[in-house]
Amino acid sequence: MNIEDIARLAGVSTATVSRVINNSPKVRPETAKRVNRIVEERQYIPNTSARSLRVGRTRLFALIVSDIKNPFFPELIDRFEELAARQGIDVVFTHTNYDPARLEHCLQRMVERNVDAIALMTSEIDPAALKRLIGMKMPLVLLNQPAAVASGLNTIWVDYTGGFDQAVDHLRTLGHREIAFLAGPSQMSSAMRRLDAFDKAMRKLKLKSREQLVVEGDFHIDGGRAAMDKLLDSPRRPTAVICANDLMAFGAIQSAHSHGLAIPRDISIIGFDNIDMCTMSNPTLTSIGLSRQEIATRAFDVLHKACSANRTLKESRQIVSTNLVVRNSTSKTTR
Amino acid sequence: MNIEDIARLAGVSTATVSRVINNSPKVRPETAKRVNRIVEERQYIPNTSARSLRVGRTRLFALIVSDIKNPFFPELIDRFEELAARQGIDVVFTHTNYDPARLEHCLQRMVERNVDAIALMTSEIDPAALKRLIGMKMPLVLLNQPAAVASGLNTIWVDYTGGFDQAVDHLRTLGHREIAFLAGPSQMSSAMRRLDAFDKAMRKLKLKSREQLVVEGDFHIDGGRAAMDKLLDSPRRPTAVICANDLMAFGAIQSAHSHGLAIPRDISIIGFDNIDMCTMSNPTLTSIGLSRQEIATRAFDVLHKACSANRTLKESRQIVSTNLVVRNSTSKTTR
DNA sequence: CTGAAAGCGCTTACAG
DNA sequence: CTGAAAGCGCTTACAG
Repeated sequence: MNIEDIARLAGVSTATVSRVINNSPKVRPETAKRVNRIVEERQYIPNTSARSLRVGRTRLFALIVSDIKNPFFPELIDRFEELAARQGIDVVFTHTNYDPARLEHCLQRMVERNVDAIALMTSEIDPAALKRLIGMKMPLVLLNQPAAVASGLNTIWVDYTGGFDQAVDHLRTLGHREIAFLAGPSQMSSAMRRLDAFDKAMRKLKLKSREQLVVEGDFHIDGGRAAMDKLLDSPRRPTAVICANDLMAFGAIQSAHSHGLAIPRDISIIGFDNIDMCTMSNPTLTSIGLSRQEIATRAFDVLHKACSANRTLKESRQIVSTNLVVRNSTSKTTR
Repeated sequence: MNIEDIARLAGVSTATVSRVINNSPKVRPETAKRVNRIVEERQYIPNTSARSLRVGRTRLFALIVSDIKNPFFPELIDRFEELAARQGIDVVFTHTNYDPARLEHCLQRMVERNVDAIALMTSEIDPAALKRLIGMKMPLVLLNQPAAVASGLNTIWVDYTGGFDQAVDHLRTLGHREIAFLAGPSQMSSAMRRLDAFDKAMRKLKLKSREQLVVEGDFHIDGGRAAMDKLLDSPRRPTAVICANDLMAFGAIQSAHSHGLAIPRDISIIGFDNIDMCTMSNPTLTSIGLSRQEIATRAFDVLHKACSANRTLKESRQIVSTNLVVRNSTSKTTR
C-alpha cells in the first residue's frame, strides 16, 4: 500500500495525496475529505525513508548519554523524548557507558542515520571528536563542555557555584571546618567543575580545602564506598563530606555505617544531583539539586530552533542553576 | 558528498562503490582498496534513508516502555540498546507513561518510521491495539501479555510463582499470618498477575488472603504511601505487607514510619523488582527480583531472529523466573 | 569482476 | 486547485 495505490483509489494524482497527507492548504476540502477517507480505510502509512530521502530531513534527533543506569538520566531522557514527540520528532537513543571509543562509534552511527540534530549529554568527549563534530555542521548541543564554549557551540552550562556555596555555607553554619570532598573521575569535565566549585566555595568562606581530604571516586556506589573507606581510615577524619554525586554519597553512607559511625551525629554527608532516592536512603540525603527537566527542555529547544532556523547555529549558552536541598544527613558537628 | 561523487573520484561505477561499502566479496581487492581510500579521505557516509528505501529494511528497532523513571526499565533499556548496537541496529526509544492512547500514538509513529521490529515492554496495551499490531505482520515481542500468548505472539513471560511462593513462605516461617498486599493498578496485566501469584502462594500455604488486606496502588512511591496509609488506618492491621513493586514498598516504608511503626519490628515489608535502591533504603528492602538483563536479552534475540528468519514468526514464549532476596525489612512478628 | 539502468516511495517546482 | 514528471541516494538483477 503506497501513495500510488491511494491516488488510484481516490481518483487523484500522487501529488494531491501527498498534499493532503501534509495538510497543504491548497487542496479543495472535498478532495481532501475523499483522500482522507481512503487513507483511513486502507490504513495507509507513508514511508518515512522515502520522505526523508526526498526532503533531506529525518525528523529524528539523537540523544546520547553516558549511563542510563545513573538515575540522573532517566528524567532527562523522559522529558526530552516527550518534547520531541510533541513535535513529531522521534528520538534515537544510545549510551556510551563512559567509553570515549564507544562515543565515537555512536556519533558515527547517528550521522549515518541522518539525524537532524544531536544532544550529547556526556562528559567523556575528547577534543578531536568535538572538532570532527563541528565540521559536520549539524545542530548539536552539549552538556558542560568547556571546550565547546570556546568553540562557540551550544552548551548547557550547569552553574555549580550556587549549590556548592550553599552546601559549604550550610556545613559551616553547623560548625564544620574539616570538610572532605569525594570527587568524580578526574578525566570528566563535569567532575572537575564540581571539584572546582567546591574549592571556590571553601575559599570564599575562608575554609581550608586540604589535599588529603579530596578523594577520587567513580560516580558509582561502589566507588563512593571505596573512597569513603580511604577517607575514614586516614588519621585525620573530616567531620563532613560533600560527594560529587548522590550515588557516591550512598556508597559513603554505607562505608560510614560499616565503620560504626552514625550519620549525621558522627559525620555529615551531602550528595549532588538530588535524585528521587535521596528521600529513601537511611538517613535521607541532603543533596545539591539541579533540574533535569530544565536541562532536557533547554537542550531540546536549542536543537529544535537550530533545525528550523536553517542551520544558523548561533552560539547559545544556557545556564542551569543548582540549589541545596537539606534533609537528614547533615547536622551540627560534635567535634 | 554522495555515492556518485565517490564513484567519479575513484573512477568506478556507483554499483562498485556500493559493493565495496557493503563488503561484497566479488570486488577485486585493488578496486576495493582504491574506493576505500577515497571513502576515507572524503569522509563519505552513506545515506541511510536511501538505503532503507531501496532495501526495505531500516535496521531500526523500536523499544517502547511504560515509564523510564521506574528503575525497572533503565537496565533493560541499557542492555537492549547494547545488544542492538553490536548488530549495527539502532534503537528508537519512546515511553507511554502508562497511557494507552499514547501507546497507540507511539506505535503509529514506529510503524511510520518503518522500524524492523518492536519490543513493547508495557502493560497497558489493549486488545484492539494488539489485534492491529498482529495485522502488521511486524516482528514483535511483548512483556507479560496473556492475550498475546493466546494469539501466538512472542512474549516474555515472567513466572511470578517462584518469587511469591518464596516470599510468602519466608513470612510464614517468621510467624506472619496476616499478610497484606499492595497491588498495582487493576487495569495492568502485570499487576494482576502479581496479585494472582500472591493469592496462589497464600492458598498453597493455607493462609487466608482477606480481601480487606489487598489495597490498590499506582506503582509509584506516592501511591504506595497512600495505599499503606489506608491499610494502617484500618482496624485490623496486617503484620506484613508484600508490595507489587519496590517503589510502592518505599512509599509503604514512609507511611509506616509516619505512623510511628518500626520496620521490621512492628511490620515486615517486601518489595518486588529488586532494584538497586533496595540496598539504600531504611531499612534495606527484602524484595522479589527478576533479571532485567535476561528480559532484554531474550526480547532482543527473539526480534533479531524473527527479522533474519524472513518473517517466519514462530511463537516463542520465553519464561523468566523470579527469586526472593532477603534484606532487613522482614523479621519475626511480635504479635 | 564491473557497469548501465531501473526503481524503492515520496515531495515539489512547474505548468495549467 | 490539480497533475505530470523529475529526482532524492542508494542497491541489485541483468548483461557482459
